[in-house]
Amino acid sequence: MKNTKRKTVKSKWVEGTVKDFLSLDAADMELIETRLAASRLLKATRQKQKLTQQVAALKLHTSQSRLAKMESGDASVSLDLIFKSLFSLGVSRKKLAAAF
Amino acid sequence: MKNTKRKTVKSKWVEGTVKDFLSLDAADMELIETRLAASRLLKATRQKQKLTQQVAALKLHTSQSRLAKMESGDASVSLDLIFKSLFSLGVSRKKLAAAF
DNA sequence: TTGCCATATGTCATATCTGACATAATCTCT
DNA sequence: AGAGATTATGTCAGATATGACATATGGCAA
Repeated sequence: MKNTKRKTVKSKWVEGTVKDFLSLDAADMELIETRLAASRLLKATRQKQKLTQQVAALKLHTSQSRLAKMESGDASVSLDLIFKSLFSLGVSRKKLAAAF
Repeated sequence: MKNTKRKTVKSKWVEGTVKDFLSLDAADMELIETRLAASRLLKATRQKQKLTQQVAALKLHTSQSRLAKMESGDASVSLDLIFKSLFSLGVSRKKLAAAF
């Protein structure tokens, strides 16, 4: 994601540009919140199953360190990975959707 | 995602292994279905707004070709990108969750 | 305190995703 | 039918995510 910043000079052009910019920003926020919601659900699910990150990581074919990053909503982990991990731990799409 | 295949020989060990394998497979399926659901919503949303892929791609700061791939649920696009695009087009998390 | 276990953080080589481009296929008119 | 618009597919260099590892920090019992 580049997010090239554009200078504002003229009225109409400005409005459109700023609006688009803000709109994108809002989208970023929503994405981040979504990631955090999924992260929290992942952590809660693992804890409910009494698994350590180490053990859960084995089930998920990943490492303890990455799972820690997943659960903390670290920006370096994709939604794909978090979602897949949730599904691997048995969370249904319905339940995941409810966590949004 | 590697998905190392393991041969099955002994009973107990087998059961666990196969189960894990199937479980992972199911997780993959769920992820794919989630991706497809989001893809369909993206396409529907764009069409409802009477935008061509070309124009929508501009708003999303991407290219027509990638948007086409997003809308077709192509495996080469991440959930992150599809979700972010949905949010950028104004879809709420609630509405997105409902599409699951 | 110490020791032990769980979780968090930093880094790196490799794998995967990204936007852009070209071009092909499909649709919508006349 | 053909032309123009829209959408789909293939490819690639650069960007980002991945698993693994080392190491740091946090808890908690003795």
